[in-house]
Amino acid sequence: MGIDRLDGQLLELLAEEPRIGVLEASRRLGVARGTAQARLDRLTSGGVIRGFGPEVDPAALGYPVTAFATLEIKQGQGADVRAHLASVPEVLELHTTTGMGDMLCRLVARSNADLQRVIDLVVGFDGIVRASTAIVMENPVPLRIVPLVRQAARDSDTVRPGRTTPTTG
Amino acid sequence: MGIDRLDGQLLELLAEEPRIGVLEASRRLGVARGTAQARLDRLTSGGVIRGFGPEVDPAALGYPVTAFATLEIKQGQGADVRAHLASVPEVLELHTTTGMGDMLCRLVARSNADLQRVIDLVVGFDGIVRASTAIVMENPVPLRIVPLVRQAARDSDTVRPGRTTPTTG
DNA sequence: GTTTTCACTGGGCATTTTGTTCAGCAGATC
DNA sequence: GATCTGCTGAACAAAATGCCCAGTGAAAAC
Repeated sequence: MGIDRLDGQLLELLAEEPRIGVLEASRRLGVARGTAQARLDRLTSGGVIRGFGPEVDPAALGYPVTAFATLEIKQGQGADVRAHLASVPEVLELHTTTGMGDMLCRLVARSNADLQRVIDLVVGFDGIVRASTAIVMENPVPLRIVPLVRQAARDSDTVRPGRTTPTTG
Repeated sequence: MGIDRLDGQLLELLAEEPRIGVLEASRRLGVARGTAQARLDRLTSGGVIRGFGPEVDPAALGYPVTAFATLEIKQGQGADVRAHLASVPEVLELHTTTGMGDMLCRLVARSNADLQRVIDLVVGFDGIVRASTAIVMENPVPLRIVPLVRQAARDSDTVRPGRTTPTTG
Protein backbone atom coordinates (compact mmCIF):
# COMPACT_ATOMS: atom_id res chain seq x y z
CA MET A 1 0.00 0.00 0.00
CA GLY A 2 1.53 3.24 -1.09
CA ILE A 3 0.31 6.56 -2.33
CA ASP A 4 1.35 8.36 -5.45
CA ARG A 5 1.68 12.05 -6.00
CA LEU A 6 -1.98 12.63 -6.75
CA ASP A 7 -3.03 10.77 -3.62
CA GLY A 8 -0.61 12.90 -1.66
CA GLN A 9 -1.94 16.12 -3.09
CA LEU A 10 -5.47 15.02 -2.41
CA LEU A 11 -4.63 14.23 1.20
CA GLU A 12 -2.86 17.53 1.62
CA LEU A 13 -5.77 19.39 0.18
CA LEU A 14 -8.24 17.65 2.43
CA ALA A 15 -6.01 18.13 5.43
CA GLU A 16 -5.81 21.86 4.86
CA GLU A 17 -9.39 22.52 3.81
CA PRO A 18 -11.49 19.54 4.80
CA ARG A 19 -14.78 21.11 3.89
CA ILE A 20 -14.14 21.51 0.19
CA GLY A 21 -15.62 18.21 -0.93
CA VAL A 22 -14.72 15.95 -3.79
CA LEU A 23 -15.86 18.21 -6.59
CA GLU A 24 -13.88 21.22 -5.48
CA ALA A 25 -10.87 19.01 -4.77
CA SER A 26 -10.98 17.61 -8.28
CA ARG A 27 -11.15 21.13 -9.68
CA ARG A 28 -8.12 22.26 -7.73
CA LEU A 29 -6.12 19.20 -8.64
CA GLY A 30 -7.07 19.54 -12.28
CA VAL A 31 -8.47 16.06 -12.60
CA ALA A 32 -11.90 14.69 -13.37
CA ARG A 33 -14.31 14.33 -10.52
CA GLY A 34 -14.48 10.59 -11.02
CA THR A 35 -10.74 10.38 -10.54
CA ALA A 36 -10.77 12.29 -7.30
CA GLN A 37 -13.67 10.22 -6.10
CA ALA A 38 -11.96 6.97 -7.06
CA ARG A 39 -8.77 8.02 -5.31
CA LEU A 40 -10.61 9.02 -2.21
CA ASP A 41 -12.53 5.76 -2.18
CA ARG A 42 -9.35 3.81 -2.60
CA LEU A 43 -7.61 5.70 0.18
CA THR A 44 -10.56 5.17 2.47
CA SER A 45 -11.17 1.51 1.75
CA GLY A 46 -7.43 0.90 1.77
CA GLY A 47 -7.20 2.18 5.31
CA VAL A 48 -4.99 5.15 4.58
CA ILE A 49 -7.83 7.45 5.60
CA ARG A 50 -9.43 6.20 8.77
CA GLY A 51 -12.19 8.75 8.71
CA PHE A 52 -13.15 12.37 8.82
CA GLY A 53 -14.07 12.71 12.45
CA PRO A 54 -14.10 16.15 14.00
CA GLU A 55 -10.90 17.10 15.76
CA VAL A 56 -12.01 18.17 19.18
CA ASP A 57 -9.83 20.41 21.30
CA PRO A 58 -9.83 19.13 24.88
CA ALA A 59 -8.84 22.58 26.09
CA ALA A 60 -12.01 24.06 24.62
CA LEU A 61 -13.93 21.35 26.39
CA GLY A 62 -12.54 22.54 29.69
CA TYR A 63 -9.51 20.26 29.88
CA PRO A 64 -6.55 22.52 29.17
CA VAL A 65 -3.95 20.41 30.98
CA THR A 66 -2.27 17.57 29.12
CA ALA A 67 0.16 15.08 30.60
CA PHE A 68 1.92 11.90 29.65
CA ALA A 69 2.17 9.14 32.21
CA THR A 70 4.63 6.28 32.02
CA LEU A 71 3.31 3.29 33.88
CA GLU A 72 5.02 0.23 35.22
CA ILE A 73 2.74 -2.76 35.33
CA LYS A 74 2.75 -5.79 37.55
CA GLN A 75 3.42 -8.91 35.49
CA GLY A 76 0.26 -10.49 34.16
CA GLN A 77 -1.94 -7.53 35.03
CA GLY A 78 -1.76 -5.98 31.59
CA ALA A 79 -5.29 -6.78 30.50
CA ASP A 80 -6.82 -5.50 33.72
CA VAL A 81 -4.86 -2.29 33.58
CA ARG A 82 -5.83 -1.73 29.97
CA ALA A 83 -9.49 -2.19 30.79
CA HIS A 84 -9.20 0.15 33.73
CA LEU A 85 -7.51 2.88 31.75
CA ALA A 86 -9.97 2.52 28.91
CA SER A 87 -12.74 3.30 31.35
CA VAL A 88 -11.25 6.64 32.33
CA PRO A 89 -12.47 9.41 30.00
CA GLU A 90 -9.45 11.55 30.72
CA VAL A 91 -7.21 8.88 29.23
CA LEU A 92 -7.13 9.94 25.60
CA GLU A 93 -4.63 7.41 24.39
CA LEU A 94 -2.79 4.38 25.68
CA HIS A 95 0.19 2.51 24.32
CA THR A 96 2.14 -0.46 25.53
CA THR A 97 5.80 0.10 24.97
CA THR A 98 9.25 -1.31 25.27
CA GLY A 99 11.72 0.56 27.36
CA MET A 100 11.71 1.58 30.98
CA GLY A 101 7.96 1.79 31.31
CA ASP A 102 5.40 -0.75 30.25
CA MET A 103 2.72 1.67 29.17
CA LEU A 104 2.46 5.25 28.11
CA CYS A 105 -0.77 7.16 28.26
CA ARG A 106 -1.93 10.64 27.42
CA LEU A 107 -4.07 12.34 30.01
CA VAL A 108 -6.02 15.56 30.18
CA ALA A 109 -7.37 17.40 33.20
CA ARG A 110 -9.31 20.51 34.09
CA SER A 111 -6.39 22.02 36.00
CA ASN A 112 -3.16 21.08 37.61
CA ALA A 113 -5.10 20.32 40.76
CA ASP A 114 -7.52 18.22 38.79
CA LEU A 115 -4.61 16.40 37.24
CA GLN A 116 -3.84 15.04 40.64
CA ARG A 117 -7.31 13.54 40.78
CA VAL A 118 -6.88 12.01 37.33
CA ILE A 119 -3.51 10.57 38.16
CA ASP A 120 -4.83 9.11 41.39
CA LEU A 121 -7.67 7.64 39.41
CA VAL A 122 -5.30 6.18 36.86
CA VAL A 123 -2.62 4.81 39.12
CA GLY A 124 -4.90 3.91 42.01
CA PHE A 125 -5.31 0.48 40.55
CA ASP A 126 -3.85 -2.71 41.72
CA GLY A 127 -1.84 -3.74 38.71
CA ILE A 128 0.12 -0.51 38.51
CA VAL A 129 3.44 -0.54 40.29
CA ARG A 130 4.79 2.85 39.53
CA ALA A 131 3.93 5.89 37.46
CA SER A 132 5.88 8.92 36.38
CA THR A 133 4.11 11.87 34.88
CA ALA A 134 5.30 14.59 32.56
CA ILE A 135 3.05 17.61 32.30
CA VAL A 136 2.90 19.25 28.91
CA MET A 137 3.83 22.90 28.88
CA GLU A 138 3.96 23.72 25.21
CA ASN A 139 3.06 21.90 22.04
CA PRO A 140 5.45 23.22 19.43
CA VAL A 141 4.43 20.56 16.92
CA PRO A 142 0.76 19.60 17.17
CA LEU A 143 -0.17 16.22 15.79
CA ARG A 144 0.40 16.46 12.07
CA ILE A 145 0.49 14.21 9.08
CA VAL A 146 1.05 16.36 6.01
CA PRO A 147 4.86 16.27 6.04
CA LEU A 148 4.78 12.49 6.28
CA VAL A 149 2.20 12.25 3.51
CA ARG A 150 4.40 14.42 1.38
CA GLN A 151 7.38 12.21 1.99
CA ALA A 152 5.41 9.03 1.39
CA ALA A 153 4.10 10.41 -1.88
CA ARG A 154 7.59 11.44 -2.95
CA ASP A 155 8.98 8.01 -2.13
CA SER A 156 6.28 6.16 -4.04
CA ASP A 157 6.89 8.54 -6.86
CA THR A 158 10.43 7.33 -7.26
CA VAL A 159 9.23 3.76 -7.45
CA ARG A 160 6.19 4.30 -9.62
CA PRO A 161 6.52 7.38 -11.84
CA GLY A 162 2.85 7.36 -12.75
CA ARG A 163 1.38 8.39 -16.05
CA THR A 164 2.99 11.38 -17.64
CA THR A 165 0.24 13.91 -18.15
CA PRO A 166 -2.38 12.19 -20.28
CA THR A 167 -2.62 14.44 -23.33
CA THR A 168 -6.38 14.41 -23.67
CA GLY A 169 -9.03 12.18 -22.19
CA MET B 1 -16.60 27.45 26.85
CA GLY B 2 -18.67 24.44 27.68
CA ILE B 3 -20.92 22.13 25.79
CA ASP B 4 -24.40 21.03 26.66
CA ARG B 5 -26.01 17.70 26.04
CA LEU B 6 -27.04 18.46 22.49
CA ASP B 7 -23.55 19.63 21.59
CA GLY B 8 -22.23 16.42 23.08
CA GLN B 9 -24.60 14.26 21.11
CA LEU B 10 -23.77 16.13 17.95
CA LEU B 11 -20.05 15.63 18.52
CA GLU B 12 -20.56 11.96 19.27
CA LEU B 13 -22.61 11.52 16.15
CA LEU B 14 -20.05 13.24 13.98
CA ALA B 15 -17.23 11.32 15.60
CA GLU B 16 -18.88 8.01 14.84
CA GLU B 17 -20.23 8.75 11.38
CA PRO B 18 -18.49 11.83 10.07
CA ARG B 19 -19.98 11.64 6.61
CA ILE B 20 -23.60 12.08 7.59
CA GLY B 21 -23.77 15.84 7.21
CA VAL B 22 -25.76 18.42 9.07
CA LEU B 23 -29.15 17.44 7.72
CA GLU B 24 -28.89 13.80 8.63
CA ALA B 25 -27.44 14.72 12.02
CA SER B 26 -30.37 16.98 12.75
CA ARG B 27 -32.74 14.18 11.79
CA ARG B 28 -31.09 11.72 14.11
CA LEU B 29 -30.96 14.15 16.98
CA GLY B 30 -34.57 15.09 16.45
CA VAL B 31 -33.91 18.80 16.10
CA ALA B 32 -34.38 21.30 13.33
CA ARG B 33 -31.64 21.57 10.76
CA GLY B 34 -31.04 25.18 11.68
CA THR B 35 -30.37 24.12 15.23
CA ALA B 36 -27.83 21.50 14.28
CA GLN B 37 -26.20 23.96 11.91
CA ALA B 38 -26.06 26.68 14.56
CA ARG B 39 -24.59 24.31 17.10
CA LEU B 40 -21.99 23.10 14.67
CA ASP B 41 -21.08 26.65 13.72
CA ARG B 42 -20.79 27.59 17.35
CA LEU B 43 -18.61 24.59 18.14
CA THR B 44 -16.39 25.34 15.18
CA SER B 45 -16.01 29.06 15.69
CA GLY B 46 -15.66 28.52 19.42
CA GLY B 47 -12.66 26.31 18.85
CA VAL B 48 -14.14 23.12 20.23
CA ILE B 49 -13.97 21.61 16.77
CA ARG B 50 -10.64 22.35 15.18
CA GLY B 51 -11.55 20.86 11.86
CA PHE B 52 -12.58 17.81 9.93
CA GLY B 53 -9.28 16.79 8.48
CA PRO B 54 -8.83 13.23 7.32
CA GLU B 55 -7.32 10.90 9.90
CA VAL B 56 -4.43 9.33 8.09
CA ASP B 57 -3.00 6.05 9.31
CA PRO B 58 0.80 6.24 9.21
CA ALA B 59 0.96 2.45 9.05
CA ALA B 60 -1.01 2.45 5.81
CA LEU B 61 1.42 5.02 4.50
CA GLY B 62 4.27 2.61 5.09
CA TYR B 63 5.24 3.74 8.58
CA PRO B 64 4.02 0.97 10.88
CA VAL B 65 6.46 1.63 13.70
CA THR B 66 5.62 4.22 16.32
CA ALA B 67 7.85 5.37 19.14
CA PHE B 68 7.98 8.00 21.80
CA ALA B 69 11.26 9.74 22.48
CA THR B 70 12.02 11.66 25.63
CA LEU B 71 14.64 14.29 24.97
CA GLU B 72 16.90 16.19 27.28
CA ILE B 73 17.82 19.57 25.91
CA LYS B 74 20.84 21.73 26.49
CA GLN B 75 19.84 24.95 28.23
CA GLY B 76 18.94 27.71 25.82
CA GLN B 77 18.79 25.42 22.81
CA GLY B 78 15.05 24.88 22.97
CA ALA B 79 14.11 26.98 19.97
CA ASP B 80 16.73 25.40 17.74
CA VAL B 81 15.71 21.92 18.74
CA ARG B 82 12.06 22.68 18.13
CA ALA B 83 12.84 23.97 14.67
CA HIS B 84 14.97 20.96 13.93
CA LEU B 85 12.32 18.49 15.03
CA ALA B 86 9.62 20.35 13.15
CA SER B 87 11.62 19.79 9.98
CA VAL B 88 11.59 16.01 10.34
CA PRO B 89 8.49 14.50 8.72
CA GLU B 90 8.65 11.44 10.94
CA VAL B 91 8.12 13.62 13.99
CA LEU B 92 4.36 13.63 14.23
CA GLU B 93 4.06 15.52 17.45
CA LEU B 94 6.27 17.38 19.88
CA HIS B 95 5.66 18.57 23.41
CA THR B 96 7.75 20.36 25.93
CA THR B 97 7.22 18.90 29.34
CA THR B 98 8.04 19.08 32.98
CA GLY B 99 9.59 16.05 34.58
CA MET B 100 12.72 14.12 33.81
CA GLY B 101 12.82 14.94 30.13
CA ASP B 102 12.48 18.32 28.53
CA MET B 103 10.63 17.23 25.43
CA LEU B 104 8.53 14.33 24.34
CA CYS B 105 7.98 13.51 20.72
CA ARG B 106 6.08 10.93 18.75
CA LEU B 107 7.96 9.31 15.92
CA VAL B 108 7.08 6.90 13.17
CA ALA B 109 9.34 4.80 10.99
CA ARG B 110 9.18 2.28 8.16
CA SER B 111 10.65 -0.49 10.29
CA ASN B 112 12.63 -1.03 13.44
CA ALA B 113 15.76 -0.63 11.41
CA ASP B 114 14.42 2.57 9.92
CA LEU B 115 13.59 3.78 13.38
CA GLN B 116 17.28 3.84 14.08
CA ARG B 117 17.72 6.22 11.16
CA VAL B 118 14.92 8.44 12.41
CA ILE B 119 16.28 8.50 15.93
CA ASP B 120 19.72 9.35 14.67
CA LEU B 121 18.18 12.10 12.60
CA VAL B 122 16.27 13.41 15.58
CA VAL B 123 18.93 13.23 18.24
CA GLY B 124 21.86 13.95 15.96
CA PHE B 125 21.50 17.61 16.69
CA ASP B 126 23.65 19.76 18.81
CA GLY B 127 21.19 20.92 21.42
CA ILE B 128 20.08 17.44 22.41
CA VAL B 129 21.94 15.98 25.36
CA ARG B 130 20.23 12.68 25.81
CA ALA B 131 17.32 10.72 24.41
CA SER B 132 15.46 7.68 25.57
CA THR B 133 13.06 5.93 23.25
CA ALA B 134 10.08 3.73 23.92
CA ILE B 135 8.83 1.70 20.98
CA VAL B 136 5.10 1.20 20.81
CA MET B 137 4.03 -2.42 20.70
CA GLU B 138 0.30 -2.20 21.06
CA ASN B 139 -2.20 0.62 21.10
CA PRO B 140 -5.01 -0.59 23.34
CA VAL B 141 -6.64 2.83 23.41
CA PRO B 142 -6.25 4.73 20.15
CA LEU B 143 -6.60 8.48 20.36
CA ARG B 144 -10.18 9.11 21.33
CA ILE B 145 -12.36 11.97 22.40
CA VAL B 146 -15.89 10.68 22.74
CA PRO B 147 -15.70 9.62 26.39
CA LEU B 148 -14.34 13.02 27.33
CA VAL B 149 -17.00 14.77 25.28
CA ARG B 150 -19.60 12.73 27.05
CA GLN B 151 -18.23 13.69 30.42
CA ALA B 152 -17.91 17.34 29.50
CA ALA B 153 -21.50 17.37 28.28
CA ARG B 154 -22.68 15.70 31.45
CA ASP B 155 -20.82 18.18 33.61
CA SER B 156 -22.17 21.21 31.78
CA ASP B 157 -25.55 19.65 32.07
CA THR B 158 -25.39 19.81 35.82
CA VAL B 159 -24.48 23.45 35.70
CA ARG B 160 -26.82 24.48 32.92
CA PRO B 161 -29.84 22.19 32.68
CA GLY B 162 -30.83 23.54 29.30
CA ARG B 163 -34.33 23.86 28.01
CA THR B 164 -36.63 21.01 28.89
CA THR B 165 -38.02 19.72 25.61
CA PRO B 166 -39.72 22.68 23.96
CA THR B 167 -43.28 21.47 23.50
CA THR B 168 -43.81 22.70 19.97
CA GLY B 169 -41.94 25.19 17.82
C1' DG C 1 3.30 -7.03 -32.37
C1' DT C 2 -1.33 -7.42 -31.06
C1' DT C 3 -4.84 -7.77 -27.66
C1' DT C 4 -6.47 -6.92 -23.13
C1' DT C 5 -6.65 -4.38 -18.96
C1' DC C 6 -6.83 -0.33 -16.46
C1' DA C 7 -7.15 4.42 -15.03
C1' DC C 8 -8.67 8.77 -16.45
C1' DT C 9 -11.66 12.01 -19.09
C1' DG C 10 -15.81 14.58 -19.70
C1' DG C 11 -20.44 14.48 -19.85
C1' DG C 12 -25.35 13.74 -18.23
C1' DC C 13 -28.99 13.02 -14.87
C1' DA C 14 -31.84 12.33 -10.63
C1' DT C 15 -31.42 12.98 -5.88
C1' DT C 16 -29.69 15.03 -1.82
C1' DT C 17 -27.58 18.54 0.77
C1' DT C 18 -26.28 23.13 1.61
C1' DG C 19 -26.75 28.10 2.32
C1' DT C 20 -29.86 31.38 3.38
C1' DT C 21 -33.91 33.60 4.81
C1' DC C 22 -38.34 34.00 7.19
C1' DA C 23 -42.17 34.23 10.78
C1' DG C 24 -43.80 32.13 14.91
C1' DC C 25 -43.18 30.32 19.58
C1' DA C 26 -41.55 29.54 24.43
C1' DG C 27 -38.45 29.90 28.24
C1' DA C 28 -35.28 33.07 30.53
C1' DT C 29 -34.02 37.69 31.74
C1' DC C 30 -34.74 42.23 33.17
C1' DG D 1 -45.01 42.87 31.30
C1' DA D 2 -41.53 43.64 27.68
C1' DT D 3 -37.33 41.98 25.65
C1' DC D 4 -33.91 38.69 24.36
C1' DT D 5 -32.42 34.35 22.84
C1' DG D 6 -32.67 29.82 20.89
C1' DC D 7 -35.46 26.53 18.52
C1' DT D 8 -38.98 25.19 15.03
C1' DG D 9 -40.62 24.33 10.47
C1' DA D 10 -40.77 25.86 6.05
C1' DA D 11 -39.28 27.66 1.63
C1' DC D 12 -35.99 28.48 -2.21
C1' DA D 13 -31.91 28.62 -5.33
C1' DA D 14 -27.44 26.84 -5.70
C1' DA D 15 -24.29 23.28 -5.21
C1' DA D 16 -22.63 18.66 -4.47
C1' DT D 17 -23.28 13.74 -4.62
C1' DG D 18 -24.18 9.16 -6.43
C1' DC D 19 -24.38 6.78 -10.44
C1' DC D 20 -24.21 5.95 -15.13
C1' DC D 21 -21.88 5.96 -19.77
C1' DA D 22 -18.57 5.87 -24.09
C1' DG D 23 -14.10 7.16 -25.53
C1' DT D 24 -8.95 7.30 -25.06
C1' DG D 25 -4.25 6.35 -24.17
C1' DA D 26 -0.65 3.86 -21.61
C1' DA D 27 0.87 -0.18 -19.64
C1' DA D 28 0.63 -5.07 -19.19
C1' DA D 29 -0.27 -9.60 -20.91
C1' DC D 30 -0.27 -12.63 -24.55
